[in-house]
Amino acid sequence: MTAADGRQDARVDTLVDPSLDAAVTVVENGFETDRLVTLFGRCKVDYDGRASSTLGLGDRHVMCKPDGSILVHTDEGQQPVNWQPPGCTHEASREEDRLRIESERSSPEERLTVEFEQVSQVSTFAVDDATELSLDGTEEDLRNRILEEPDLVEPGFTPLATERDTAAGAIDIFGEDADGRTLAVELKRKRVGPDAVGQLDRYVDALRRDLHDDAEIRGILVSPSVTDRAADLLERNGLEFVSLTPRK
Amino acid sequence: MTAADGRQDARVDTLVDPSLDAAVTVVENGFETDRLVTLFGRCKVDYDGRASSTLGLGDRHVMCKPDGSILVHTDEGQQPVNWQPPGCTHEASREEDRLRIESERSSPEERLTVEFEQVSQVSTFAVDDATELSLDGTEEDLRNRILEEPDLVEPGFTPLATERDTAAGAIDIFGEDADGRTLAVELKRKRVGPDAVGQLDRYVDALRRDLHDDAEIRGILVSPSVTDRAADLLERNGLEFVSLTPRK
DNA sequence: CTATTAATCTCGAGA
DNA sequence: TCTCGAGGTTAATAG
Repeated sequence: MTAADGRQDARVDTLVDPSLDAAVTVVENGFETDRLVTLFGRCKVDYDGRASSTLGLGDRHVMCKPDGSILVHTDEGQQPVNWQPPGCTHEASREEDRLRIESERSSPEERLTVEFEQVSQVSTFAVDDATELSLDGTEEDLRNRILEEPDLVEPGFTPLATERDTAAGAIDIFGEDADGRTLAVELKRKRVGPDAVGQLDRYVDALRRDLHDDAEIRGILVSPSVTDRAADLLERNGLEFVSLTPRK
Repeated sequence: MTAADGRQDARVDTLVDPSLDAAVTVVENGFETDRLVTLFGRCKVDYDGRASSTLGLGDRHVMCKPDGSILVHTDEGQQPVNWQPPGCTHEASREEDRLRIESERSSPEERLTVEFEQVSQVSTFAVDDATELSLDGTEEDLRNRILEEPDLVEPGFTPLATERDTAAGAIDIFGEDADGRTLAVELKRKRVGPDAVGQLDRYVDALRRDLHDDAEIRGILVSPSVTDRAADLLERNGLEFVSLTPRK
């Protein structure tokens, strides 16, 4: 039931409690044929790159993807305990009585090494997935909601541009109020802290310098709500807030 | 080789191309005995909660952890295409000719549903892992490096407190320079953008108001480097920068 | 629970 | 490549 048996075209190729040589063969074949490869067993993990870490012996689940990413999972946590991003090159090798998986990339230089003392299962999967995720409730939904009904920000608001560039970055919605004053609108899909206020403040500042006219420029933060500190900071910087969610 | 065969104590329990009933049995038994459960096959995924999403038919790898988290992976990307955080309750059921995995939690109300049209493999694993990850190269390492050798910030720098509270949040290192002036140091383990400068600026502002004396207060950002926009913002706000990494 | 910040954040867009 | 900002960010920590 391994690649050596000529079944490399099967959607699934699995060995339970394999010999080391058989495991290496299946993993290498999986890498070569762009399959999703998983291993489970007792292993140590070392990482060195942007930071460095060590993880002693324990049972973990390792997933190597054909795009070059690798994920090491324990039995808890949503996040992998160790990982490597897409674009790495994987290698499997037998080192005496251990199976070693190495994943490497450059810029930045990063290396992950998993050394299995015992392999309980090896699998490779042929993945056929053309479908893309469709997500809503995003910041884009909030923007569309406002562009369809600008009065939600305030009566008389007229959007003139989205992603308008300034020296400090792009303003989500740029426009005019009912009195013709310039309006910079910063959108956040959920409750925000002081960071978002700082962002809006930098945009309004940049606008004032870019336009170097003395016309009043208003900055409005649109989000479901703000924290107390964010409210303070809005107040102190003469910025405004409108409560709005991305949906309905 | 399933739980029904009395092998539920084996470290690995795997079925390839199982019948739906057998798959449901293995998965349910895995949930009940706190094992790590994985499935691979053709499925649809729906999520509704903080946002909502749909994912059409395709091959995916699903991992259910005994802590209540669930991860749905495609063949690309380091991140799962769908997931649920720890603390959810999982259920497996047969719905006509499909296998359904449901994961739910409250506060916030969130639900993930995976519906398998075809199951190519089911596995459950007994995970024994007492080891914890040891990581370095973090912001804490940078702080320790400076506390051991304050002159790295500048000759004569004297740290007086860490995490000193202000109205705007905690200052990483609070101290005095050689001339007795108050110094607020903000630490970042890697290259930073304008957000970190905004943070430091808020702290220095808050300090000036908290101490309401006219003594000069200096703000110093310590990180490996800064972006151009961050450098501009430092300059405009009268803040300083010292280049330092967490390591060596 | 809320609030705040770090992260080997990841990811995608844009220059 | 770097930079910048979004994210169902997640995770840890404090209150």
